[in-house]
Amino acid sequence: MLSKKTKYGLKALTYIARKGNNEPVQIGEIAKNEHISQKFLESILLTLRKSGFLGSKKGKHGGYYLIKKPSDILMTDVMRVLEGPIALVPCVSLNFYEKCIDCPDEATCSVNKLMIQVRDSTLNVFKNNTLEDISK
Amino acid sequence: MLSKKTKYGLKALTYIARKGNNEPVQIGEIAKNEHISQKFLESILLTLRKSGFLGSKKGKHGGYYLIKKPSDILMTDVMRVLEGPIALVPCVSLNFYEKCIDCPDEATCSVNKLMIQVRDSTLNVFKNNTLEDISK
DNA sequence: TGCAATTTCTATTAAATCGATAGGAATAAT
DNA sequence: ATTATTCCTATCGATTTAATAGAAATTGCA
Repeated sequence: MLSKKTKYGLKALTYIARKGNNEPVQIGEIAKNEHISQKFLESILLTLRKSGFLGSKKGKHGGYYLIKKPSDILMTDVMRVLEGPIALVPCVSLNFYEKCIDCPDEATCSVNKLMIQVRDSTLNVFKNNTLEDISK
Repeated sequence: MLSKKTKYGLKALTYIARKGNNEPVQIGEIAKNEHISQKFLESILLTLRKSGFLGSKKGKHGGYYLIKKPSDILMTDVMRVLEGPIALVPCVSLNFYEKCIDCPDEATCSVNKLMIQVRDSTLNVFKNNTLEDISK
């Protein structure tokens, strides 16, 4: 299941992208329009800023704005920051690989075999979608 | 992330399928060979029995056996029983659909748009894999 | 200069879920 | 009977998730 963090993060990015201009958008406005707890959204936007998707301006008339064009923001990158590894098991993760403790041999592991396919197909979707695509 | 329940369940099914014959396989044997907590595995096999994948024989020389041929056991069905909905959000689930509380319009929701694609690609993988395929 | 609006940061908490454990009842083979 | 196994219910500890609280820092503006 997708975490609310990811869901809200995607919605917030979409909201900002749809505004079109580069004016800072305030947390409160996004929270209200997307029905998200403002405090929770705060921490999510902070994460997105620290990972290079958003810029921020403090103080009055402050807020968040996109640093890159929506068409340059890949879902692979957004998902990895918000949700973590795309793979469902560490032993098939490209960016966060870890050997399973309980599994002596990946070559004969049926879970490994299935999850590699799931990873690749999911990755394919995320690679082929930018923020622009999902904001249309 | 895949739950251990699903991981262990798949490993157990694979273990039984690889034995080839229809002799009951004991929980203890599977747990030992696949490095799974026996008590936890008990509850998983019970679930798989109740949902029609396994049969069981009680008492001495008892155990679990496959009810259908491995080539007739689809991953879509196994995954739904062990892991639950395949969709990452309820609003794109085919079998467990629920409207999102916070989302007034699915047609304009970017999360919905992205997650439909993920669902379809994942579903495609599970549809094209039987227990026989992953046990090879 | 001071006030108001906003992001930033740290800490805490409530609830849910997950993985594992415990113990005994029922059943079957010998 | 005895032994080995599945079956069932209940519980627990740890972790994670989602949300909350409150105050510091920054900025715009009168």
